[in-house]
Amino acid sequence: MDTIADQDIAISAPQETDRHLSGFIGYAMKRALSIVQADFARALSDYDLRAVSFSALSIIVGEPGLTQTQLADALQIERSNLVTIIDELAGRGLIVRAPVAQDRRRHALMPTTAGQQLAAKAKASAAAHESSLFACLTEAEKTELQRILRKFRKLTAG
Amino acid sequence: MDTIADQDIAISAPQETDRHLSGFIGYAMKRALSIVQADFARALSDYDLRAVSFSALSIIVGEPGLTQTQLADALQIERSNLVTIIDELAGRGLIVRAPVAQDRRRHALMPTTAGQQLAAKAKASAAAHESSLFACLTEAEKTELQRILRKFRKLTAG
DNA sequence: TATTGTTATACTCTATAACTATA
DNA sequence: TATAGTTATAGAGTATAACAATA
Repeated sequence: MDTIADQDIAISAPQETDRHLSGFIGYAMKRALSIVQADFARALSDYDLRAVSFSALSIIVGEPGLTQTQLADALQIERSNLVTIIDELAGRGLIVRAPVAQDRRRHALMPTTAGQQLAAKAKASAAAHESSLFACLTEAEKTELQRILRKFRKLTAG
Repeated sequence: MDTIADQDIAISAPQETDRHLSGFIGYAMKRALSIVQADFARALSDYDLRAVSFSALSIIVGEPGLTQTQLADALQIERSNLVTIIDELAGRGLIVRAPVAQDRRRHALMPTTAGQQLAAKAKASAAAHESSLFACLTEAEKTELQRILRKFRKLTAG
């Protein structure tokens, strides 16, 4: 028999059709993260920043003088893929590649005043967006979520 | 002054250089998820399945008769991008595109016996891997993490 | 020899438009 | 006209190898 009978493909409102995957914490994390990422991208679009550019800029502002290799490690991306991100931020005058006296291979990444100001504004905006998005959780839940996620990362990260 | 002095680029062990982003729950989620995804992919590689292929197969097994559009919605991917995934699973004899009598545009996705068996084995393996990966958390923490993530998704998802 | 930044490249993922066959 | 599956394609994102300059 090649065809499917009526009752087999019942119109059954497919709500929660992914419940067969809901046993996996990873799946729950992925679906939740995709909501957060969309909101985050919306918040940063006002400043013409992608999530990764914002992350790079924030770290450079918070820890000036890092080299590109160190920043790539911190962001867990490849050195080679960081180049265009740094190009973009430098091209907008938000950071500079400063030469390092002792080792002319390296670039010390330094924020400009404009970069510091944009980072502060973007960070405030992103934080406000996130706060609003997570308003459906209690303070205790948000704190617990953060704590558990950090604990997990700390105890599993290579 | 163009160069950076010695003390400015102190060799400061860059542990936790991303702490400037740690205020964001989304960042914590992303870093945790990347650990889970790597482990998940390792578990499924024994069965030559990618995460998305496993997810598709699992849903087809759990909810036979879904159409491709319904499955794409459940997985939150584009219909067009589901085609090659279905091609792959069907090519391996794990599922079939069964014709639907009432509407010859649609395909009812049905698992084969081989598909059901592979899905069961892969699911058990993935669950074991995840259980081992999350062993660093208490039962209460795992339960709470799942609960909070689901609550968040339920209350924010469009 | 090894490392830093860079380029080139390839492979995956994702998103969009347009086509066909059906309805 | 609208919908289901499909094709083609373009844009991100990601990973690897190799090169020039420097250590």
